[in-house]
Amino acid sequence: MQKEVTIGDVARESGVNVSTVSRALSGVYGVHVQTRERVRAVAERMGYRPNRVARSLVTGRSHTLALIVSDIRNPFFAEVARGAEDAARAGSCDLILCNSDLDNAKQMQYVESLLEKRVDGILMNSVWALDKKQQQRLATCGVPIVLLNRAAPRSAFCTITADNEQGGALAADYLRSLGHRRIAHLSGPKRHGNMTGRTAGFVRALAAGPRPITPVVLYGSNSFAGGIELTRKLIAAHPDITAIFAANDIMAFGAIRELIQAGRRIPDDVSVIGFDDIELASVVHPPLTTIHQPIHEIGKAAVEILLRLAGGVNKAPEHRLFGVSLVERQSCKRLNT
Amino acid sequence: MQKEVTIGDVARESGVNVSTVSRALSGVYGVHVQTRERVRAVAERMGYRPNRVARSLVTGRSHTLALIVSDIRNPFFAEVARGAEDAARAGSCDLILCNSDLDNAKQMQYVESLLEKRVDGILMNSVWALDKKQQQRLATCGVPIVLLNRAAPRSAFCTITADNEQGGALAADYLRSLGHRRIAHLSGPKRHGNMTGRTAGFVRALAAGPRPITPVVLYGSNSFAGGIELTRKLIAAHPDITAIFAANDIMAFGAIRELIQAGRRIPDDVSVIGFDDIELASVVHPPLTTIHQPIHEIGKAAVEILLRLAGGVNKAPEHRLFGVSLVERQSCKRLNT
DNA sequence: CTGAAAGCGCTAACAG
DNA sequence: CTGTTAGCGCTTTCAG
Repeated sequence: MQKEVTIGDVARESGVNVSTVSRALSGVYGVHVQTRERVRAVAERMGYRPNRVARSLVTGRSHTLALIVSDIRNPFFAEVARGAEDAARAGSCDLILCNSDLDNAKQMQYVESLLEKRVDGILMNSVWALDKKQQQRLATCGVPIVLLNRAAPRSAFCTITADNEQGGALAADYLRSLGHRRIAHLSGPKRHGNMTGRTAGFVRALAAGPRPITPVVLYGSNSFAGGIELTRKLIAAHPDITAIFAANDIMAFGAIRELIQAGRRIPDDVSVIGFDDIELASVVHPPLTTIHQPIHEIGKAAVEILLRLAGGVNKAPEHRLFGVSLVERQSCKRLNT
Repeated sequence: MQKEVTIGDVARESGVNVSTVSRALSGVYGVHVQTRERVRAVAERMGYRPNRVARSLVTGRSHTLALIVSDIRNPFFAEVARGAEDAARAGSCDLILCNSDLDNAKQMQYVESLLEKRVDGILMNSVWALDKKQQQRLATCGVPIVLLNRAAPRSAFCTITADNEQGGALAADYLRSLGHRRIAHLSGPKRHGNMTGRTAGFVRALAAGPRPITPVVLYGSNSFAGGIELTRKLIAAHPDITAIFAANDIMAFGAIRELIQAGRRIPDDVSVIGFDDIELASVVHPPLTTIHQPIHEIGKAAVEILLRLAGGVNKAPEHRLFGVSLVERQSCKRLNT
């Protein structure tokens, strides 16, 4: 690493004091236009690059945000990350990416490390219900945190999520309207806020109305592999199922894959509906009927809140709930009577 | 932001000098076991968190790496990012994520910003051929850079890629072996190193041998949408094509989608082969035959090189070429004669 | 083994 | 408008 040009070098070279250089380059008022231009020219010529580490040390702001997701390979989180990065960039911040693998301890390790780096804010889906101590730690860490799932009612965190319950209910009503009555639901890990919200909305909606239905509910990993595994179990235990609601699209992909493997046709033998509406939902065969949520928007909005919080604006925890909608494609079919 | 506990506070509280605290906490030798334990206890009790910004300022290492990809939503890059993050974490570094959108200027802006933040290394796919000035800037910026594509022969950068040419050749030989002779290739943007490597290998292999074939080659966006668009054009201009090699899997997805839309069956009417072997390749219908490359490995290896470079080990630009292989699934079929 | 002191590069009062 | 002077919190010689 060759020696960097510092603000002192620029000052010496332009015959002014470092503070003048600082002001000239920061674009703050209070500098003669002439000197400012001269300083800028010199800085340019010398290839001066301000050292943001030094700046951060004195200002206390690092202009860095962090996003902790369970796994960036999940297309849902990739889209969230993209929305978040776009917003971060717009706010001239960088985004550190962390993969928690749904591991509480690992997640907290990341948080501690990020706090030491003095990030200006953290965006995370606190995947498992954190214990009291951990929640306490997050709440009092002094750095703004926005959660991508519903938090405990009176928690101190801002949250931003899709309306999972409503989405679950939409799926339920849709399957019921198609005449299905032997229905299964593939959920994620128990205690996973978003997954369980979908499950709750789904079960509640099926239980409501004149002819209540009780679905078979299976819990497992909210991944492609999880979808496969749960579907295998499902077929073994309940071969007469006619419709499946998967808690997210990649689980639905897994379910479809396993169903086809087992010789079932979709949607002729079994209807499948997902949740998320990731880009690839329209790619699989058949195109997946699913619950749409504005993923990119969610990442973007979350960072915008973070930025506002980091600006020290207000403190009242804000909760945004994005609307969802049913996207009808070709993976569900009216039940043959 | 409540006031942070500093090393000075810990020093005062434990009745020693800051330098002793520093040594005690850094685990460096040269501290009496007793004092070290005492200091540690005090630090623990006070909830002391070292300020890494300050540390970085003096040590000159930020323990932060950056990854610039065109778009994290591309499952290929998500997997690269995961591999990179895993390796970064293993080396106790954080990873900043940037999306260049295949935009040269945007990419250079990121680089400048990252340099100001004094990242320890940058991992990027310099998507378009950079101009001389930009290459020069990167080569002399003083920060290790590893490229995810082949660079100019005598360039100063480390590169780590899959064997694109070989992959293209594998696809060519495979399609030819199935009896196809009217073959199309959907490539990415011209000048995109990896894409064009695949194209070159493909075209060359088809041109070789006793009965040379000249494929129809179309250039476009290396995305799902790009695959759709190119396929639409292809069908219009060359309706008699029997096989398509897409330069990556998501383009292949787009192609399949468009072919089905146009009433073609796969693989009965048209065979499709992709490149990358992303996880979802096995999910689409029919499961995609594709060229496998070790994506996670590539991200991981790239960061490991970066880490070694950041450690100031050696300077000789290293070039790693990962082997590829053909994964036969169900999207290609022997041509009916 | 430990303390004192000198910065890392920059910003931010405070004078002038 | 510009220079002086303190630090930000930490590591790292250099003495003792």
